[in-house]
Amino acid sequence: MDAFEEPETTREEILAAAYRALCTHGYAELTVERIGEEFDKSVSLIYHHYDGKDDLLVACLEFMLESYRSETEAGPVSDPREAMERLCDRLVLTDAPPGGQRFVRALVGLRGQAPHNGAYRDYFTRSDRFFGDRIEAIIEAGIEDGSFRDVDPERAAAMINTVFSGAFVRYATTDDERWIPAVREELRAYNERTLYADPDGDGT
Amino acid sequence: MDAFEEPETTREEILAAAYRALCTHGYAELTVERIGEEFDKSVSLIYHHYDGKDDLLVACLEFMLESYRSETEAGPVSDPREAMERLCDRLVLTDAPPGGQRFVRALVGLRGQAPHNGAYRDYFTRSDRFFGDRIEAIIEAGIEDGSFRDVDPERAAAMINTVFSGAFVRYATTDDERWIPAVREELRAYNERTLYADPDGDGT
DNA sequence: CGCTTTTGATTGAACGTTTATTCAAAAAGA
DNA sequence: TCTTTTTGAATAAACGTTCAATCAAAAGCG
Repeated sequence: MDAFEEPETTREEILAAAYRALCTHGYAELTVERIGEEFDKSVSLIYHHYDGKDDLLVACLEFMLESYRSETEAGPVSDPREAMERLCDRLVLTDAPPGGQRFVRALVGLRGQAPHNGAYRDYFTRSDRFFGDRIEAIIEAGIEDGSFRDVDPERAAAMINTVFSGAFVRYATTDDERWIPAVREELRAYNERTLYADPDGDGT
Repeated sequence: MDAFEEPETTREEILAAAYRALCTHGYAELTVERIGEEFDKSVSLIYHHYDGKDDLLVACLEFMLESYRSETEAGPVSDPREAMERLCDRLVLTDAPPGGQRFVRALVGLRGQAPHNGAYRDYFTRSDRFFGDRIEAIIEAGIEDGSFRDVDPERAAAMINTVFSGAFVRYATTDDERWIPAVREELRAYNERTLYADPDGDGT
């Protein structure tokens, strides 16, 4: 995550340290001390800046989401079809970035806290909604400019978003990988068959 | 889970206690002591029967999967279309059983351990494969008897299985529920459009 | 059948480690 | 000097696990 490259305040240094420790150890083996190891200054300083471990980690998630948002926000979608394809490629792991596995694993570990922790659940509710809205916006733009069929954007977006979540979880919690190309191809086919307008057709 | 209703050995009593404690407290707040509270006999007896907490919980998962397997195995699929619909209804939470939310939350909490724990990862690899195979078998049966189109069973099964995983995770880690009917409808539409054969058609 | 030995189930108490968090005080900066 | 930042040590609780001891039943044996 390049958002952590040049921390400008101590608070940001701590976020970056938390991110690094998270990727190195995964959530379950993440201790405040290990975060401290990735951090120049002392462990107890963390408590001066954040209320505690969970508070810090939620802040870290939030920071990442915010970075992604500002990295990728480009106002109106100019080429919906390409936007959809890029998003699918990015989120169904066609081109896993280096160290991506570690990150996805950590993320899923964090998500595993959400069932019994309201703060995490709030975050993932928001982040799910964020990605859902992104997908929906692409579909709406596609319908508008005629490159997509006249589907229900909310419905299709919900489906695609669910596929994303599922792919992440399976990727992080499974030693199997045979399903990955299958899902990728099938999702592509789904887009072709139900989202993209027939080039020669009437949209039915 | 009715499989735990009549435990016949001490080992099974312990599994049942673990299941109850899991549903009551969720994974993250699950301690061996709390399992003991759901169990007639003493805490340390657990260690006589299982190697430790994780060993017990994996055994518990395995027991549940095995129960599901024997509950539902019905040899060859007689009505593929109905089988697919029942599976989707069951796994995309149309009819959430009472207490189902608690159980799904616990399950997702456990799944969150898999990224950094080989035993859990092994289990979820196997269980994913189990459900994948089930779905694939239904599709194959449908193609065979002409009620489904001639799709690639592995590809379609991978997609549907990923939707299931995603739905579980979103259900357990989110306070939003608007997406649920949307996914349900869209999955149904996916089945209609790409799996089921045209009643009047030639399968293209 | 009686007697002894062995085995497995069961218990309660205790141990030792890990971990998040706090706090008083030093250092730095304005 | 007053405020903010930073530190190292201390705290206190939680938790998984171990262990020595008890007990009942089964097995072996004469």
